[in-house]
Amino acid sequence: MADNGSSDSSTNATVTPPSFNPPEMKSWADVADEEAAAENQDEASSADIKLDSLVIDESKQGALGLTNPDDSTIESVTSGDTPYTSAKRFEDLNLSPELLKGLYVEMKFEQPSKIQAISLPMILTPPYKNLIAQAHNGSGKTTCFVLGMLSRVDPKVPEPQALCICPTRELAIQNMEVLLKMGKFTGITSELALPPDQANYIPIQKRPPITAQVIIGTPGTLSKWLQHKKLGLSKMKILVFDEADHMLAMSGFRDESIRIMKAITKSSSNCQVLLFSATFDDAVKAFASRIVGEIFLKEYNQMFVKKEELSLESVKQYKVRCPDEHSKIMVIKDQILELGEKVGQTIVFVKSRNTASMLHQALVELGYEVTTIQGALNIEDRDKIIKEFKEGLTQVLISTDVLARGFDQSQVNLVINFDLPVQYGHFSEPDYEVYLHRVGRAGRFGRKGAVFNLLCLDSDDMIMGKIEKYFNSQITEVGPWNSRAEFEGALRGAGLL
DNA sequence: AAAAAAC
Repeated sequence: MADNGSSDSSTNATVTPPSFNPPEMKSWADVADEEAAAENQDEASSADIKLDSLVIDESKQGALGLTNPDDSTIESVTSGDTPYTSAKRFEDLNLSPELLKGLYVEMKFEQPSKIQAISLPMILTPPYKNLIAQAHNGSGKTTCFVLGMLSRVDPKVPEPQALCICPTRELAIQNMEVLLKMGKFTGITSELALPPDQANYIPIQKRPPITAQVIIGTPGTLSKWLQHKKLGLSKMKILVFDEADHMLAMSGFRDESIRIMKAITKSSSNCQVLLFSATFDDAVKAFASRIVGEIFLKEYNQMFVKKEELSLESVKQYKVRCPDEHSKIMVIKDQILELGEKVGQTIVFVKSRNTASMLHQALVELGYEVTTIQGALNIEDRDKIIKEFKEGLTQVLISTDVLARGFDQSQVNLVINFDLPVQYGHFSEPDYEVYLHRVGRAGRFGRKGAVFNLLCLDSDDMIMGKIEKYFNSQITEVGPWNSRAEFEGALRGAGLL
């Protein structure tokens, strides 16, 4: 990728946003369609973007004023002439004393992680360029953008100045918890933009305009607030997309995200945008770069990780061949539930809400205590189940992909793929991004962990094979499926027993 | 043979 010999890649790492005049008088749907069409065009003739040729390797970072010898897997590209120096200590970042206190006292951080060291100077140095940032699961991305939001907000201005958009309710709440903790001494105000539970319901018309300085929420509620003119955007200084690849993917939240982006650029001319995720497939990467360049008409910096280097080394991946669907349930019962308690908490991922209910019921009938979360539950139940799991009151959580991304619980050491993640409409194709995100629920911040992929059909074997090849990751077979000793060995091999 | 997210 970095060593493709492209003539200008080593000396000139400038990214020039393609010029673009946004169509003004069209509906959002029209605009989104045009963008989709334009993207297809890009794929046909990608000569004008050439992202890959612009990605430089570590040995060349020094020339850009960016050095981090420890970091062998994050490649960064800076645009323009702004020099950035990797931050070895939080003191290097010109943060307020209140914010530093939050980092050290509340968060108990000692020094920036790799992605923080590289990305924070890019985020916090004027002229506050936009940033597309990829980094490993559990490597501290949340700290980057929460710190970014807290340090860019002016505590004296009682208006919304920072906005963070997330794909799920759970992720928004989790990010808010980090913000409250880190910003404890700053006096900065914040509010969640989420559908309220019954107890807190107030009709939108009766709500006063939002004055909180940092807003974190999901696209639906944010759109609703904007529609009812309850959320002013004129003072917005920083816009963050968490799980940005999903927020900009065609099958994700693309239209909503673009609508909000455009609303912000319309009323706030100089808003910085940050896109964070552990995954950016090539199509989304190109689209994200184009969108940031076109909508925000500003230079942007980027940092990416090669997909072969994205797997977490501390998390051991296994596969288990099961003779039929029922034996998959027996593996959960006889191996995972029996052994899992010794190694921490477990998340069992399933493909659908129906499978979640089926598995839940089967295990409860066998006398086990498990909880289940999926999007069809009511808000009160969702919040309660997450709260119990985060407090360690429950050991095993069955989940759809609602928790695949971002969910941060350090005690989760075991992830089970009861069903492998596949692409909707292409059921023989793995969803590589979802796979990687699920794996990333274990092994937070370098902790040890294990993943068991339960295979049953021939197609499962094929999908597993593709995943191994794509990430160049070693997935060891554990078997036979009903051998306790084999599972114990696997957990020992992962460093968990 | 899907999940997420607004009424």
